[in-house]
Amino acid sequence: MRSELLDARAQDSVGRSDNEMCELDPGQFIDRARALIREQEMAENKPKREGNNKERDHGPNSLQPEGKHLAETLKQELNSAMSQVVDTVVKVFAAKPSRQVAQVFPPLQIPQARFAVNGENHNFHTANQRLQCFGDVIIPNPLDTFGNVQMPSSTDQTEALPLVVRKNSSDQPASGPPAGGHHQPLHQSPLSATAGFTTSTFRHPFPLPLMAYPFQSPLGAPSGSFSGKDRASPESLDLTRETTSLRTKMSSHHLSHHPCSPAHPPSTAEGLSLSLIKSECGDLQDMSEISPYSGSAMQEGLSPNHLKKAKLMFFYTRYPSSNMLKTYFSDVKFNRCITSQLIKWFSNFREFYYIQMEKYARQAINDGVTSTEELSITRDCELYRALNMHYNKANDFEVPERFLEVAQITLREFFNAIIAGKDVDPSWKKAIYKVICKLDSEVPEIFKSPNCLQELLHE
DNA sequence: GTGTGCCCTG
DNA sequence: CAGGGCACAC
Repeated sequence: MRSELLDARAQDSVGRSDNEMCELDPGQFIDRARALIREQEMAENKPKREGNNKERDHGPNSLQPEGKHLAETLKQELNSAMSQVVDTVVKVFAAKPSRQVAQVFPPLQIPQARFAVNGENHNFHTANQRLQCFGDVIIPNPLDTFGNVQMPSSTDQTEALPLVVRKNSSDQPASGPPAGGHHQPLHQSPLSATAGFTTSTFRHPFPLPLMAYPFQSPLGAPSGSFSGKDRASPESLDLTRETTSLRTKMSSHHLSHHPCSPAHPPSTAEGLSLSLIKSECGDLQDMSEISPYSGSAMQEGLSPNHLKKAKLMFFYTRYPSSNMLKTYFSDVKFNRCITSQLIKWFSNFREFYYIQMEKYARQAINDGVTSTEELSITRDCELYRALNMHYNKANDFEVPERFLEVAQITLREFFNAIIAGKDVDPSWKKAIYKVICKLDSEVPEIFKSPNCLQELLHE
C-alpha cells in the first residue's frame, strides 16, 4: 500500500518534474536540507542514522535482495525527515522577508493553492497539519524562489498582465469565466489543483496578486491587457501603438516620479498619482475595462477602419462633439484616451482641410482671381481631388454635395480674408473657423452602424 | 483646474 | 497622424 503510493509519487515526480518547487534551486536546497536533517537527528537523538547509513551503504543503485525493502524504508524515512526539514526551512525563511507580502496579501486561499501547485508531491497530502503550516508561512517564498527560476517563456508577462488588471480593479465582478481559466485552480482543493496543474496548465505559478508586483504600474496593466489578446489583427496593432504612447507618457511623467516599489500596493500608487494619471490619460477603471476577459464584443481600441470611417464622417461634420463620436462609434469602448484620439483625428482632418483651403485661395489670388464668384469647387477641380484623396483615398465613397458647398464657402472665406489683408493678424483664421463650424450637417444614420463601411461602400 | 482647439514638429 | 506646447474658455 505504501509502496504503491511511493511508486505513484515517483512516476508523478517524473512527469511533472519541471514544475516542482524542489527543483527550483536544487543544490542549495538539498544541501541545507541535509544539514538540517543532521541537526535534527542530533537534537532528537532519533535512530534515523540507520536509514542514512543504509543510504550510504547501498546507494541508489543497490541490486541486493533486500535492496528493495531497504529502498522503501529509506524513502519513508526520507519523507519523514524531509517533511520536518521543510517545516524547519520554511520557518527559517519565513522569519526573514514575509512582512511586506503578508501585509499586502493577507491570508487569502492562495497559499494553499500555491502549495498545491508547487508543493512537494503527494506526500504532503497526508500531512494536513503540515499543509496548514506551510500555507501560513509559504507566502513570502514565491518571491525568493520564483525570483530565481526561469519560467517557461509561455508564462511571460504578456499573459499574466491581463489578469493582473482584473485583480487590481477593486470592483471587478468576476464577469464570467476567463478565457483560459488559468486562475481557476486557485479555488480548487489543493489536491485537485495539483492534479490540474500538469505541465500544460501550469501557466500562472504565482498567486495573481503577486504577479502584479513587478508590473503593477498603472500602465503596465493596460499594456498587458492589450497585448493579452495575443493576436495580430489590425486592431491589436493599433492598440499596441496606442499603448506604447500611453506608456511613454506615463513613464516619462509620473512613473519616474513615483516608482512603484513592491512595497506599495496598487491602491497606494493610485492614491499617490491618481490625479496626475487622470489628468494625463484616462482613469484606471477605464483601462481595466479593456481586459480581454471583459467578455464584451466592444472594440478595445480604434482600428484603421475606424479611421476610415472618421474620415468619411468628416465630409459631414468638421467639428463633432465627443458625444456625437460616442454615438457614431458605438462599437468602441470609450475612455479618455479613445475620445482624445478621435478628437485629435478630426483636429488633424481640419488642419489638412484648412491648409488646403488657404493654399488654394492664395493660388487663386496669384492666378489673378479677383472675385469669389470665380471660385467654385467641382468634383474635378484640383482642391477637390486633394481633399478626396485625403479623406476618401480609395474613392469608394460618394462625397456628399453639401461638402462641396461647405468647401466652397471655406475657400471663399479664405480668399476674402486674404484679399482683405486680414492674414497679417496671427489669429485671422479663427474668424473663418467660427463660420465653418456652423456648417456641420447631420451625419447619416448609417454611420452609427459598426458595419457602416461595408454597407456604405457596397452601395 | 479642466477641457478644448490650434499650432508646430517629427 | 501623434505628441507636446500653448492659449483660451468654462
